[in-house]
Amino acid sequence: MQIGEAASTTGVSAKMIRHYESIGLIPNADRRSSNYRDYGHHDIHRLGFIRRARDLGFAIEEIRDLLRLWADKHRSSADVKLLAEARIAELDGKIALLREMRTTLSTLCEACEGDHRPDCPIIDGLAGEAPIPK
Amino acid sequence: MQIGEAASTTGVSAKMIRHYESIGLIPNADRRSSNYRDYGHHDIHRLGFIRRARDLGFAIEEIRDLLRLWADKHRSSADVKLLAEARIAELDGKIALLREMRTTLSTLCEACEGDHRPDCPIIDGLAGEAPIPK
DNA sequence: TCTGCACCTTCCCATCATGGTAAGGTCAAG
DNA sequence: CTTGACCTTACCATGATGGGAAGGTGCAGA
Repeated sequence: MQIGEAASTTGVSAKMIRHYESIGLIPNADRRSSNYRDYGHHDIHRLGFIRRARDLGFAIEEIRDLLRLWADKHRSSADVKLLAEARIAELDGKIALLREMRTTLSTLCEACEGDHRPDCPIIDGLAGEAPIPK
Repeated sequence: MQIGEAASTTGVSAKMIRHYESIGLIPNADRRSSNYRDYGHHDIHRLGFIRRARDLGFAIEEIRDLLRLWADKHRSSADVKLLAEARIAELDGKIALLREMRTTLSTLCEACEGDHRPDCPIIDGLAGEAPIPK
């Protein structure tokens, strides 16, 4: 299977497949006589794993760890769970930050008339002329 | 006021102040005879505005728009509100995405024993051997 | 056989906001 | 006159991804 088909099969772009190879996240692909990369079931499976991990927001280096655990028959599920829980904590932090921004912004928005006049609590808040609600 | 003091006063790093100048987000700073940048009240105010907008997650180009509106005595508050509402919509999208990741991950985590054994629904889910719950 | 098209290859550059570092200039206090 | 804290510019790095150029490969149809 050529890289294009591997890409459309797994949802990982050809560009990224080459990149993952270059950083050693996946082993160097087999080459045909044409020098085209050639992918088999095993590679496709691995790329699918990577895509699902990316979809859950794992960083490349975390995925490297996950791949190692996947391959390790003697792994402890506790080790996997630790990685997942760390990821959850990270997500919680980001969500909290974004929610705080959202709350502040919507408070400012609600106070703004949104008409043709220049008076605007949003601008005032940004300008530091009015306290920005926490 | 030198750039270091402007930085600590406004919470914008000296590095970023220079950067903002280089991309035209703020005008070229006055220079002393030493060639050191010199900042006054007006500049500090502007930098504070920028920092607050950044804290709310506005991108640089959006901040450029906000600064223009701030300076425009004939602005319509509706224009400001539009920008803020667009930002809120963007935040909502990101929050929804992160929440979905979090839900999936915590479902997988709950199913995982987290002990010394290798069996792990998290790994299985990533490997595509078990359906990842939506 | 030639041609065209779709695919592949490598290499370099761009994003976005931010930080790091190096090599060197300025200035005030000791 | 030295020391140390500040400043200057210039270049490189991050993380994950995409864009594009310049050129090779392979197949199908005229």
